[in-house]
Amino acid sequence: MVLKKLKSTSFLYFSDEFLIMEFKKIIEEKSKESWEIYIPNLSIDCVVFGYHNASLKILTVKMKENNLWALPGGYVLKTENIKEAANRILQQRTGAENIYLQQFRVFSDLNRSEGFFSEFDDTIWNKQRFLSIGFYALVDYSKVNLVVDSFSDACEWKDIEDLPQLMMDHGIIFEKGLSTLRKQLNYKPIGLNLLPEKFTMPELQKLYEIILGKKLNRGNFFRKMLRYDILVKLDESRKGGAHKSPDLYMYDTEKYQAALRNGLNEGW
Amino acid sequence: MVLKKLKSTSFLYFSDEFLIMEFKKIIEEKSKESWEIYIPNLSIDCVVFGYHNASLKILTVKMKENNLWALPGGYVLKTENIKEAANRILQQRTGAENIYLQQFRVFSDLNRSEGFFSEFDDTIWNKQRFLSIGFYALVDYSKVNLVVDSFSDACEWKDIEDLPQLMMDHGIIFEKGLSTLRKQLNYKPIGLNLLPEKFTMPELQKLYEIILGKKLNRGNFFRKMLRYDILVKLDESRKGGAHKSPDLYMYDTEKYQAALRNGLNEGW
DNA sequence: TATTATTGCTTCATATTGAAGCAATAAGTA
DNA sequence: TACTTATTGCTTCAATATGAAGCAATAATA
Repeated sequence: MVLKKLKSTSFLYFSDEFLIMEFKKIIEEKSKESWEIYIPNLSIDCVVFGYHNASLKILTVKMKENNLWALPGGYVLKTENIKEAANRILQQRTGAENIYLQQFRVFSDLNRSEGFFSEFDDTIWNKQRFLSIGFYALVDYSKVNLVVDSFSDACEWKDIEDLPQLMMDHGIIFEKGLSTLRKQLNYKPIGLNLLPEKFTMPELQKLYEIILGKKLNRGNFFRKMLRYDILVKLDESRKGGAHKSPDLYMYDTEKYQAALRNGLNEGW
Repeated sequence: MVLKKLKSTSFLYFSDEFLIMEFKKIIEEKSKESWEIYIPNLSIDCVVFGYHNASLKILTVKMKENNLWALPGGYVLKTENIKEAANRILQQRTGAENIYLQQFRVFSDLNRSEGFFSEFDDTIWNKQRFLSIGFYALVDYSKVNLVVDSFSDACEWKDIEDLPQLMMDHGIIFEKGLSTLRKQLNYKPIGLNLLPEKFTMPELQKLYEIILGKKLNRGNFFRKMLRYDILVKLDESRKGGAHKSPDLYMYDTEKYQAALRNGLNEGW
């Protein structure tokens, strides 16, 4: 309800000066409301991974206040837990349902924020110290419809190999999110939320290679992947490309979920 | 400073009724102060592991308010980051320096707290909703001097095989801390903070077995551990026990730290 | 129909793991 | 003092997993 009101306000068109006044008023009003509905001093930032054109992307948002790129984020309502909060934030942003979410770390350095909103009163919500809970999310790129809200000018997928400078410590949050994802590749399956329902072995391998940032041996990948016993080979193959048509697979959802719970490699 | 004042107050001896009055006053005063110095709605709970007599223990605290056992915890000062907070909390509790600390998860369910402090006003600090950051800590059991503070009656090591009922969701926090530690055993070395400086191979194996909750093959453990190349074999052995004296080892601190950073098993 | 790059899957050498066992040893015991 | 015993250090052998390479099948294109 509240978001809608603000969203519509932000679409008004006036002279620059008036726009600035308007923006200030929005911030101040929004601030008052934030103090009422959110847990103070706590934010959520999300590293949202999507896979498209054989490259890994993350969602970024361009902030109005400072014209910098940021990770999509928000706050925790007084009436929800943090996973619900992350879900709500991302659903508003992407429209996607069924987002795979994993919290990975709290970022709490005293100098995380960078003195934005200096023209505002110290009591304004946005000027508070925020400790941020980092989530990473895996979403189906094709099912996402990006939404721009009242704080942001733009919302775009960026290739992780070609990221713009991110504001505050969002670069660090991204790095930590990616490295967590990488580690989890060693004992959890991945792909159910990143790939389309049907996919080929080379496509799956490419996903692994991009996350890990290195080439893998084809035959060995194939063998290991099959041994995990979470794939179902379909009676179709992907036609249309040059050369031999690769077989299509999908995940055995039961076994995939079981592998998620129990882990793939014992270790000890 | 503040803590000292409270600590001394809590040692006064009066009639029961007077004591209750006194306790209420302490809580109210402490509440006012907490609102001033701490980040609201945010707490820290620590699963502090110590190793003694071939068994793994965690630190528990008995709360005055409800007579229940709890994990040691506290709040985050407005002037510190969460690791500093966890360090401060544990240093006050244990006197230990150089504590290995690892945050592992935020616990944020709406019904985490259990309606304690019902006789107090709703504005009291302790009645707020708290999201808690879980840390696990590895400490040298022999170097710890437990401290009882104004909120607690007792502070004791408890064997993880024989834990009392823990208040709120502290049982879940413990479980998650232990399972995180277990997972980390697969790609990180452990022991530098749990074992004495010099230790034997059977002692190290016992530590692994207790954390993992299962027996390991002796010869294979020996072989794998040596291949990690983080141990230094000393020219001494542990005399005094019956049977063959086991060789003493210590960690090569350089290599141990490097292994902590880089991980022990590649995976992919 | 031949060419070509890609794919499915196997093979062989090498490394790692699981299970077992043997010799050395240090107390306790005869 | 020699024997007994359980533990320890470390090796061996079989089973399994991994790394590297390669061969046959295939599908578009020439």
